[in-house]
Amino acid sequence: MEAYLERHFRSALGRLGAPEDTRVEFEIPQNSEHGDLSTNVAMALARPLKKSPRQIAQDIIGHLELDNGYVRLVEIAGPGFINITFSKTYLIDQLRVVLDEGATFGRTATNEGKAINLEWVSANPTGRLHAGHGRQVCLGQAIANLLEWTGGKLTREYYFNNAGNQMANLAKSVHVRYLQELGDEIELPEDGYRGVEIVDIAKQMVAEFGDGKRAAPLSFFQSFGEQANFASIQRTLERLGVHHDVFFNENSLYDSGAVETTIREFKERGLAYEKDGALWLKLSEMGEKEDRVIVKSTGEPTYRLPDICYHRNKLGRGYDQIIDIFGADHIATIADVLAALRALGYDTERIKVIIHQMVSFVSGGELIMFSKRSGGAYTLDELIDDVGVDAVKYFFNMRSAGSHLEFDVELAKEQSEKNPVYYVQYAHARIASILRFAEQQGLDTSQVEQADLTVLDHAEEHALIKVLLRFPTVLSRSAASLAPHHVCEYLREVAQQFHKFYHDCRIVGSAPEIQSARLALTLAAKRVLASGCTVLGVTAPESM
RNA sequence: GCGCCCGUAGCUCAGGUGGAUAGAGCAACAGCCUUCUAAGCUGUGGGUCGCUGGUUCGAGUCCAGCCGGGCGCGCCA
Repeated sequence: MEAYLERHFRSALGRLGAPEDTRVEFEIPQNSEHGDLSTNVAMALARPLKKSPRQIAQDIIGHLELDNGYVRLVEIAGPGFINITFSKTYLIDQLRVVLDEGATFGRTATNEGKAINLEWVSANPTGRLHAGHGRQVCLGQAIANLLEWTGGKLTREYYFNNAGNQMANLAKSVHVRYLQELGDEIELPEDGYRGVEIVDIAKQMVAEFGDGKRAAPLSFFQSFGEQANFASIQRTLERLGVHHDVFFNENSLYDSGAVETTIREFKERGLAYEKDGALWLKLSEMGEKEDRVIVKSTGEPTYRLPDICYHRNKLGRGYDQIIDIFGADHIATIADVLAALRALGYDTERIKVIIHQMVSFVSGGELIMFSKRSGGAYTLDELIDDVGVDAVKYFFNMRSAGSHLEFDVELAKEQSEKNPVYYVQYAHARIASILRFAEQQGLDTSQVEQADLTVLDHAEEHALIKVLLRFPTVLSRSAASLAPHHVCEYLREVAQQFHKFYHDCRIVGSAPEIQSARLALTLAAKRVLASGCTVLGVTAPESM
């Protein structure tokens, strides 16, 4: 519809002598009295045409030749808006298209053919996932789905590091816990990992080896701990239905010589220098605040260097778009990595970084504290146990990534109308129930899609069709802005409008032709709800 | 001190490129079930959009400066 209107508006503007590059855009007004679509083009032209907006709007309308019967009303309102109201014919025709598209309705070609790499979670195997990780896990899953629904060819990637300080720390921690399990009086080092999972790992080792590993090297404890932690992370991701295509080990960057190559290039370009026995990157000459160490005086690289190499690697794999999701606590590294890549001659426009803010978990108005290094951590598994998979996913995607998220565990747990995830799921279950009831009444619901839809005349029927028609736009806009929270808001609207329709319009038991048409509309609503839930990774239950 | 994010109704939050009387959910109050799921629907009240300036015909939205909160600012990741 927008494309059709834009064509006609452009041709009208041409005759008025408006500039070629005038933007003609339509938006859905907040207030339904302002029509179904609205444009402010007349107001934007007031200056160049040196006429009043309302006069320009009048002129545009005078030159408009909308001929297909899809527009019922074109009117000027307020300071110079042109408001367009759809005809019933348009709504009915579009509902027909929705039904014909079936389960694929909502898919668009916005990202058609684009190869996209999405990297997220990327937690190192030093422990299990904690509740706070859930935000990134669920956000990434929904974004991945959005990108696929808009035609993208996705590679889901997980980057991890199983070497270095953190893992040495893990080795020491596992070792100490193992000895403690064997009865030794020994203290966990100050910076050791205090999570209960390390104790579990130690217990597992005792069960498997008894005291036979007392003299084993730290590398043994490290690798045992790593495997156990990775298995735990995988189990948790599995519970949420999150899968990755590529697990990229930081070590491979050393094995392949990529790190060495990058160091050499930095030196050759005069972007790195030695000081105090370490190698520094001249970030201050790349527009950043200050220089940073990329190779420590011990000879080990800092995280920054492999991060740069990793992004080079991804850039070299030919993706049209590379998306990283990071928590706000990693914000400092991003600018450095991008600056370094630009200094090496890369176009970083292809890289998009999503920074999500932190999460606080609240229960009964009280803050739940958690810390990865303390034994009393609130794990993602516990959160899932507490509120269920669907609530976890819906709640983590409910707010924009840039906003701090307050996760109300009490509310998420509650099986009531207060809980937004149930509101959406209930609408779907209610529809399923209506269709079952219709079957019980001897109706063949598989035939209703063919119904004559022109009998749909009720205002709530039309309102529901309009909401359903927005679905593809909602998905493509959410995908473009990498913001799944719009989908949550939209699904709430669909559910709400369905409930209004249900309240006002008797479905089963009304006149046969109306009954069929309403069942067809109901079916369309069910599919949109189900598809929207699928994008969020939330189930759409047949009954509740 | 510096960088990024946030500040909108009692609470939690939305507010595509600047536009029409600033929205939703929850909470509060008042209604609606002999028929398809009341986990629902209808109605009411509730706001100096942190503050101050600036740009503009028009600012919650853009710019500057303050104030308040979060996260960072390591030869940790």
